[in-house]
Amino acid sequence: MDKAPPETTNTDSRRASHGSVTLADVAALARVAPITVSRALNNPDSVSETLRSRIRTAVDQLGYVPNRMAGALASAKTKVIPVIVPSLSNVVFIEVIEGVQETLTAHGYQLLLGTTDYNLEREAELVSALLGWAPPGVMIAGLRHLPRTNTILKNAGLPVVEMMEYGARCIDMNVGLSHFRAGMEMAEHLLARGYRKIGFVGTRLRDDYRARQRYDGMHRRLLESKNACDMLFDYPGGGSQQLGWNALGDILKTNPELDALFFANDEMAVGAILRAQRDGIAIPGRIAIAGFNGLPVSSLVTPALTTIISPRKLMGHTAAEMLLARISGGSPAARRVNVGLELAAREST
Amino acid sequence: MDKAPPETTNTDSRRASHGSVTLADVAALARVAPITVSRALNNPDSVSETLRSRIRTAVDQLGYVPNRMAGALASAKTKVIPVIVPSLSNVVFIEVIEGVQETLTAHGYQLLLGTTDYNLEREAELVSALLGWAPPGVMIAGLRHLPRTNTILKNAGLPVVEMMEYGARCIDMNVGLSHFRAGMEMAEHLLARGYRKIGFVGTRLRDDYRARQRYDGMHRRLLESKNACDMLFDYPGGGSQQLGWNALGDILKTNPELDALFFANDEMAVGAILRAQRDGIAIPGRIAIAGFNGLPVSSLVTPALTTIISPRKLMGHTAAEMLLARISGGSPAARRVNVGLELAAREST
DNA sequence: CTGAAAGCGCTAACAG
DNA sequence: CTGTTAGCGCTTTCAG
Repeated sequence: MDKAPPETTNTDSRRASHGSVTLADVAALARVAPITVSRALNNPDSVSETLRSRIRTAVDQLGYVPNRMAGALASAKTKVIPVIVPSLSNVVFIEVIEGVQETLTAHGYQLLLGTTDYNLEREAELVSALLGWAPPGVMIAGLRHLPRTNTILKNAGLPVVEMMEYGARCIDMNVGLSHFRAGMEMAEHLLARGYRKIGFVGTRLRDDYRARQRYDGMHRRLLESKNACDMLFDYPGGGSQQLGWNALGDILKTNPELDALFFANDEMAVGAILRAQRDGIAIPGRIAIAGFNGLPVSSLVTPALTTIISPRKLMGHTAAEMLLARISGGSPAARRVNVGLELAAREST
Repeated sequence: MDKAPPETTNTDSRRASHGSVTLADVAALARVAPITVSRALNNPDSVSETLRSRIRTAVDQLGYVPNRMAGALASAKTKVIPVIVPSLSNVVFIEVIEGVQETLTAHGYQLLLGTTDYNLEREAELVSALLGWAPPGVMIAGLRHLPRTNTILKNAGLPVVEMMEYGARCIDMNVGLSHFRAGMEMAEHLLARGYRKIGFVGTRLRDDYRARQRYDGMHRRLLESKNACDMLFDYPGGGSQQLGWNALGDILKTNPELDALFFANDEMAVGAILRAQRDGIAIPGRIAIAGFNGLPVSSLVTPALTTIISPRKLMGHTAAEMLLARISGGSPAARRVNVGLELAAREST
């Protein structure tokens, strides 16, 4: 005879190795058909109150955890969405991911994270690997991919959002901002304040083409102006702030004629400002400094950093919402969204 | 009569929304048995060169992407590992995740990200939800969970690594550092430098118990010393740097007697230093400032920030390696690893 | 509202 | 080295 455990002792019967408890076990305990358990779990309203509660009890008692693989295989549906970004060392991606994550989990979806390290080959592999999980949609950073990647994604025939940058052609949906435009606006601003010899400072620009687009935008705008010129500095990767710190020293020595520096991101720019502080270099007197992103710290340094504020979290939210809209059959308000940007003119220029 | 859909072939695309190409299709094209394709893909050496290349061709031609659900269901094995952290707004977690990610992908594993927002209930739900994916192991931040969570995890009988903090009892494996110890060391340092009235400044300390452990450690050490005392400041959440900035102003007004401030993290401490700079408050003259984490920026501000350096990425790497060791049947060098910490005494104290 | 049958796409066993 | 036979645990038909 089996001893009926008191309800206070909810220690499970056998050694549950992992998904040892199956739907069938629950069904047996509740004396219903497996399918009824399935329904009670996925669509409670379709099961009578009586059975539902009997099933709930059995579930709790056994500590049943549905096997998602089986469910997904049978229904060809998952609630896991791959999110592919170049790297996690850049705050920007983090904040976008955060936004995505918030929206996704609020709707019961999970986030499968992939990073490419700015390598398009790796991106392609990642995409097809993640597609193997039969996701209901895909979120990916950037508009530029290998042709192969585009093909795979298009053929997959599922909702895809490309994030971070805004552009004319996208695979399916697009949320971002125009980096070229950002560069132009900063150039405009710097020109207006009287700067003429401007350096653009970035890292791994071959990979980080969005930063390069900002340079291109700046370059274009400067070309339109007489007697303005620019100079491009491309450093190898490394800690952004330290890099900005180093760059300021180097550039001031090698190119003393420059009167302004537009950094690829706020972290570098802040590094430069901290260096200037330490060395007593006047900003913007000796040289002006500008950044990109609008990180909170940008307004805390002295002098406060002129930068371009990008709505990163909003981007993540919007992108996720658009994807979810498409997933649930509807169509998003728009297929392409330019989240815009805002130039914050502060003391450093 | 109901309209019968034109039965073209059974490989048609009623809803070929994703990889409608299956293993069987590849097998048919290559004129081999499905299992051979499976082997060619998962264990190439077990298939003759001839068939292997014929299969490869078929795979490419069809653009076959293996259905991971099916594979996972059949083999009861996945290569997706859940990583559960409180939040993404804290750099610390990001860097640990980065370390984990690097090691995991290097071994062909993928990372399923979950965030709890410091909510243990949510953590419990997350754990059981993610367990539904039958992962080969689990990585989770922290040593404190709901009893329920511990039970689930233990019953799951799979490798588990608890990260971030080092402590006596863990579910399975543990990689981290002693936050209590960190607090003691900082107290030691501050006392040695002659500070006696020390404030600890944190946010959401009820949730962030690791920060509170640092406070406890500091408190303990100060108790041992005559005429030393401390004060605890707990602010509601928000941007760390801004918070440190605000806190410095507030505290200087409300508690002018304090001679040192130990912030819960470097970001807050940096915010305070930037504020001091802006307002011309002498550091450490008027008040000393210390942080925790050892972010790169800590050595860039003026005065350079005294802090405790934690090996975050190393933690991620180590944790992932230990997990993988267990997953592949072996056992890690140690079940519990204290990654240690290093106090960097700099100008701010 | 509930149930019985029939797979989803792949891989573990065993054969040959 | 290659193939055959059974399922993995769940959900989809389609009946009652």
